[in-house]
Amino acid sequence: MSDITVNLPDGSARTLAEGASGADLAASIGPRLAKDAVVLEVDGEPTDLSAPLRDGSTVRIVTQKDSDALEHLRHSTAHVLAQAVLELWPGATFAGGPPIDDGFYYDFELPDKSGFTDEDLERIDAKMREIISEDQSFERFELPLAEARELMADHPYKQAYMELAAEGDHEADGEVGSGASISFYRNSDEFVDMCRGPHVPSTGRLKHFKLTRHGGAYFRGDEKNPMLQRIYATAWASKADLDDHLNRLEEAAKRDHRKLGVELDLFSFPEEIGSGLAVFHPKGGIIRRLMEDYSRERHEAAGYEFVYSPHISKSGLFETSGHLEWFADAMFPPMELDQDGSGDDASYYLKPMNCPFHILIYRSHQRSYRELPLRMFEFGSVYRYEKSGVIHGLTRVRGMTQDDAHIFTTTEQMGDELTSILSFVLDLLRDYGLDDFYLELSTKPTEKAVGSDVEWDEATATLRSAAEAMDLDLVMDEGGGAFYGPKISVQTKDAIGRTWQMSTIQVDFQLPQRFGLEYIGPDGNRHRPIMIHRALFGSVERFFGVLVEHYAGAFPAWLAPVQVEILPVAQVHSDYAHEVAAELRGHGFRVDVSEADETLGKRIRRAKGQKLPHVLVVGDDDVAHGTVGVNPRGGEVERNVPLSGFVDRLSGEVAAKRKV
RNA sequence: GCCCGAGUAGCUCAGUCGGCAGAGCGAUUCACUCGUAAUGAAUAGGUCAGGAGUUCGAUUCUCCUCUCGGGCUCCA
Repeated sequence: MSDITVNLPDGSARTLAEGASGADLAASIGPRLAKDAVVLEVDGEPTDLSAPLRDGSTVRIVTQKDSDALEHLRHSTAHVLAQAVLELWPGATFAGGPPIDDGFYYDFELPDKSGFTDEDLERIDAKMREIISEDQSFERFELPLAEARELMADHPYKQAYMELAAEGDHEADGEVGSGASISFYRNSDEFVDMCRGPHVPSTGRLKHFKLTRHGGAYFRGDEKNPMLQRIYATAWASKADLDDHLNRLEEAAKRDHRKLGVELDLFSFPEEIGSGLAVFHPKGGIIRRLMEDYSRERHEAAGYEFVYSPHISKSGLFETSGHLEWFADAMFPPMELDQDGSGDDASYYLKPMNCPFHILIYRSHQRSYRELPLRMFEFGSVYRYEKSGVIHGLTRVRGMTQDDAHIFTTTEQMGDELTSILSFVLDLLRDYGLDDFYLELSTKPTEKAVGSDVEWDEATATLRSAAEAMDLDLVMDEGGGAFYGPKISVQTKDAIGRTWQMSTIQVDFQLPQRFGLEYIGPDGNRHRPIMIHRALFGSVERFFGVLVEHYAGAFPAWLAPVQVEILPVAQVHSDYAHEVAAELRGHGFRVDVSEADETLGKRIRRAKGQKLPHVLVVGDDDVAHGTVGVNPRGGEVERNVPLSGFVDRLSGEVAAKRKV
């Protein structure tokens, strides 16, 4: 028997007997490696450990420590999930089950088209652990299409994937493998799944998983397709990693702005008003006003002019803008005022966007190139009839206020203007405490779009070069643009690494055409301006919600609704407490006094629960010396601090706000 | 909009296999006057989300509506 030689990533080579597998290779290097090996990468292709090695190939052994091992662990655990469900529900069928960030899912259709319950997840979990304890091996085999169809005769969704693959649709690659034959993995007499692979050698490798959620999901994500039942799960290489992940989820749940909104008395969604319509309570109102005030200040400094527009408009405006043609699904139905037929056009709509109004301001008189770029800013409240199932706290509502601006420029100015807008946006977001960004470029939608490809290409190219100048990661979102133009969105990561879509910047050639906008150029001729739409917060509501979660409710001093709470030790110290309060208010601070009719410990506990920046305790010593006891959020208690010293400290914190 | 699940006091939740509605926290009042994360007592607080049906009787069973939660789709 002849030998084969394979190359290893460190440049060395290793000689093995012909027919040796990756597992043999790992074993020849060391027992520890053999134990930790998950899959192989042969000439860059993920491959099963059990596959025979080719002479001359370059082989990397992927172990549990490698980041790319996780997707294989998860994908393999998904198979075990499918096996468990098909065993527990005879007659059930299954569709796809890919690895995703932090886990995997699998889609099923149960015999009576019913859904899973929480109790079902426990049963499935138990069955999966049974399968894992049996340490079943994943055995790969391949079949020609006809035989593959026969094997999956009872599973129409698997057959659908085969059809897609046969048509050359790469979406199905992960399910069927790519190539002339279809690959399968068998891990018991009862269970075979169609799959590209590779998989871990056996189910015994898959201990650290947890089923997390279940819900409906359309087959291939298309609402025209049947709804399947999806189970989400997470899986990790070690128990410690799994626990870390579960702890992160718990931490995220504690930061949930809907929960904190109630606890900190910031906002609510009264049922009487309607779904997705928020009211801000006084404390939330302070934060919101400060956010808005600072934004106004910065916009004014950046050359924006402030405008105002009404919440409703006659239908003709939205016919001209194209909203009724392209956006009507997301608009509230019209108010019909002309019931007796005596008036003129009397259908009024709540506005879903501010742009048509700003355009009318532009068009109110003839414009000169000397006025451009003309930047109009408004905190404009808009209303969108979002589908009932998508409403979510403050991040997805039906009534919102956009920090909306429309900039009218010449073609020549557009590139510079886009660059300066992006810098402005990122700079301002940093002032609110967010500093981890990437950009997303959304291109022409395949169905709902106005304008020619040439215009779209030009606008997209301009946006792209502005984005590339920012020195941030740029990812593509094909077909994700608005109906009137492409957009850049700024994606922001919060304190615990979650991504939020915030600001959007859109180039628009369409609306200036539709409204016939013009300016007189230096040549004395009429020209068409280009319009840039941009919102920095996205919506004030969403940004508010994101900040609540980013700060976990512990707002920095400049935004905190109450910056200082003063606690007299006993009632005799109450007058002094109020003197201190008056002094601090005189410096512009937001201060409460909590009287001594409850124990000090209880008042401190309550103030801490409200996540205030500072709690001041004042007693005999302080009355005598004009000092305060300072108990800062997240810091050590300090006694006998002169009041003036505390004023300086807090002033510094507030002034430094913007770089918290 | 679609698939599942849930709505009991301001909040967090028990409970009723159909027979006068419960706790803790919070609120109010009283007592206590306290130096850094829960003092004690008393009182108030609910059309058990809303509507219809079944029943001698419905918070409980059935249906519809609304709202919320987890997903899908969509999105600032």
